[in-house]
Amino acid sequence: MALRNAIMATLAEAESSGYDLSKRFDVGVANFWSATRQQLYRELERMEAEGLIAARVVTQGRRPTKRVYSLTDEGRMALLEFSREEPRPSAIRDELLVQVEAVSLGDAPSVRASILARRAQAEAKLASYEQAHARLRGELSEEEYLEAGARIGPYLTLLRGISFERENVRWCDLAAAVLDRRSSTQDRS
Amino acid sequence: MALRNAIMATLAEAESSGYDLSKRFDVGVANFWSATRQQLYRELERMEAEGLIAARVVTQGRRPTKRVYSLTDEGRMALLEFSREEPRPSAIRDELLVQVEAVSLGDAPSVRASILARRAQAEAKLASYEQAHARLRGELSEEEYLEAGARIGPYLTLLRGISFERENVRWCDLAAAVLDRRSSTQDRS
DNA sequence: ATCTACTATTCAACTAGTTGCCCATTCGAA
DNA sequence: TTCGAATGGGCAACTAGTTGAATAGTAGAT
Repeated sequence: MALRNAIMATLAEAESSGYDLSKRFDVGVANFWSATRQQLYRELERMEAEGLIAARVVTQGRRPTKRVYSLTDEGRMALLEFSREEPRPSAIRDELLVQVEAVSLGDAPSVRASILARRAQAEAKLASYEQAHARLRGELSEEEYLEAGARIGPYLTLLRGISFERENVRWCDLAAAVLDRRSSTQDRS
Repeated sequence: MALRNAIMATLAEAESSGYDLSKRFDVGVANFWSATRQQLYRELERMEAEGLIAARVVTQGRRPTKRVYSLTDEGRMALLEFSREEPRPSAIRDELLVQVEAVSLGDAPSVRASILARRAQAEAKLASYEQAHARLRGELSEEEYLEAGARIGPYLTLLRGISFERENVRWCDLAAAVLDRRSSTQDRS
């Protein structure tokens, strides 16, 4: 009952097919929700049955036919209600941090490699967020956009995503350097 | 099969009862994993059956008897293997950010209140992480600890938790201020 | 004197999320 | 010209996570 709100928030921005959504959600929508394709298709079916969204079948020339969903008035009402509820505390699940937590019992070089891989992912996300940020902002200055820009919601969540990934990159650099230094100073006690 | 790694990483630090773990995991272990009590008790049972952890029954005078778990050698081996696997991309689920994303269709004052509530939670976590940080570090300087401190894993994950919550506080301030300014400049068009 | 909160664990029923596979077509690269 | 990747969707079976309550004693506060 929570994924649907994330879907509605995304559909509020632009109508999308299940496939469109799956691309946005499997990467994580600006770092605030993720979902697999299957989950999305299932949820979209249910939501349509409940009248929260409506499908428009688009027959394309060469590409497969798709079902493009948009919010119904009922969906908009549900989203409004959701905005009044108390959000539950955010949940993070990060296996990399689990590996780092236990690095002294683990394989440090392998953990270090995972950190560097994460760093690369974080940089890629950062770049794509920054592009999206620039596109959204357009001609306006940051100040101006915050005061009067049209899509303030996505703009704010993008800013959060950007600072998150920036911190990720910084932390990965630090952690990798620390493990590095330590493995070279290894106990010759 | 992922929660168990988080549990083992925690038990590697200190043996704990299910109840101890539940307190650490329901708040989120330094922002990298969370789990409910039920999940933990169930998983601990399975892990004990599989020989990854061993229970020691502690009969307390007045408090209820508890089962204190610690890693077995098998558990330590499993943790080592896990450290060699590729961690899956981190997953975030944050209802507050969903509310913010859709704020233009939602109840802005209510969303703003949720942001301020989150800010308070983030500050509380930040304070507790910083205390833990100071305790861990002890007499050593940051530099010294990073080079030679004993519990480098928890130290690094704590640093990530601290920067995460700091950024949370900053972002909440910005977001609340923006919604504020906008609601007072409300369309009198 | 009662009420709330904490310690400690467990059961049962439910919902959410994951994995792995299937279909069909189209496009670009090797 | 074959192969992989992308576009679009879907089923079935599984594992993980959530909700709500029961039990039972202790401690501190009003």
